[in-house]
Amino acid sequence: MSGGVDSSVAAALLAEQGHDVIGVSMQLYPSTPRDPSTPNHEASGLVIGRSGQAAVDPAVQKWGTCCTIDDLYDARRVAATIGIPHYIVNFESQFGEHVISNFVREYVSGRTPIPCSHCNSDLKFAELLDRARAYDAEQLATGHYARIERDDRGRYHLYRGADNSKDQTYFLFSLTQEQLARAAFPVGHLDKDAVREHARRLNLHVTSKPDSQEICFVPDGNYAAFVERQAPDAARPGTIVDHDGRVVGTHAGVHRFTIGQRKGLGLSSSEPLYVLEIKPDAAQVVVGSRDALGRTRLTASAVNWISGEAPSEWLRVNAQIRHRHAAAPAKVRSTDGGRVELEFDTPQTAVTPGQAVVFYDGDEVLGGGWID
RNA sequence: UGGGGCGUGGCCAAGCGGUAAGGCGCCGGCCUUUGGAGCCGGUAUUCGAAGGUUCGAAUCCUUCCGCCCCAA
Repeated sequence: MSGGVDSSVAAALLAEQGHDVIGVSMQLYPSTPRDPSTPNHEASGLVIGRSGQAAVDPAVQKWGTCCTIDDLYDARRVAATIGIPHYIVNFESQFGEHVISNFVREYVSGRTPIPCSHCNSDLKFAELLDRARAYDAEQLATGHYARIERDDRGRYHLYRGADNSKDQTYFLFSLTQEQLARAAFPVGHLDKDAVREHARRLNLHVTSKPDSQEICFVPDGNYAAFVERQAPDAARPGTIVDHDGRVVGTHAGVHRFTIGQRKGLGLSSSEPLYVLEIKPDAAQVVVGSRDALGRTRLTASAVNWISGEAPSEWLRVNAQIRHRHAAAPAKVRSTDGGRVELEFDTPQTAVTPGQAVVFYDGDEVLGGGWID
């Protein structure tokens, strides 16, 4: 239970259906409870880092949009409303170890990470699932907009949420048969309006709580500053060059850029310039016009096939390369070592190393991997 | 003190007689469980300054101011 509407309704619906439900929330950062007497009353967020893993400037007071101490209070209050027990599990060290360290490492190496995916695969459906077992829970339910179905042969299939506009399967591509067998997504067959309607009907006080967004652990959305705090050596200045290698500017570190980025380049030209390529070894950022951003081919690593079996031949799929990207027709085939090569029918804008490529057949998620 | 060029919003910059493009940046908003992108709206009564020509000038003329380049 994150304290948001979706997981709250998920828990409430299961309880209403008569299941024996235990509410569990993950505490991801050391927390500082809201204290009205504190002059800086905005310091109601969580402070990462006092205890080691993620040292963050405590002066930054506005924290993320999920998993803050206030969200934990919301979760607790919802659990009370539903009438279920509620536990908070401390995952600070795991979160720092899996999610934050990966986040920092990726940016420093010129790639663009997806912390949400790692949070799902390395925490929720790993550590939290284990913890659920300790509570004697048969299944782990979350508020994800995704659907799981089991076929005649006992195989699990993952589908986009019924509300395609809220679908979250892009962040769930790494789930395995074992994980799917123990997972449940009670709101996956609902659309957002229906979920809020349930929340209202069930008198959950989070009914009108805004949807979460942006990276939950980065204050102010200033992830570059966050990375620099975590890895001071990352701020290695370099040059910005154009397609022909001419130096057109300088920058304060490759971690500040991602493929397709337009803002923050600090350059002037007659047309918008976009980041085309990042060369971490040379500390170089290549920029150019938008039409140079299209790419047809990509390879990916650490590929997961949800069925458990990688296809042996070229397979037609719709491939999605970022959240909110309209999956585009492509063919994909396995190569060595859990890797894959993929070719789009038409060029896609800003294929970005570190992001995930997820394969779909209609609404079904076939699998996905990390773009090289 | 011979020759040439340039001064347009915070920055880059188009326009070269008909009533201030565009980009960057910035400010709002939309979108969004990653980043980026995208979309909508806002951001110069004014074109180094002062005169003049004209129905009308950033655009033509004059002078001045400030930069830059090439020759000696």
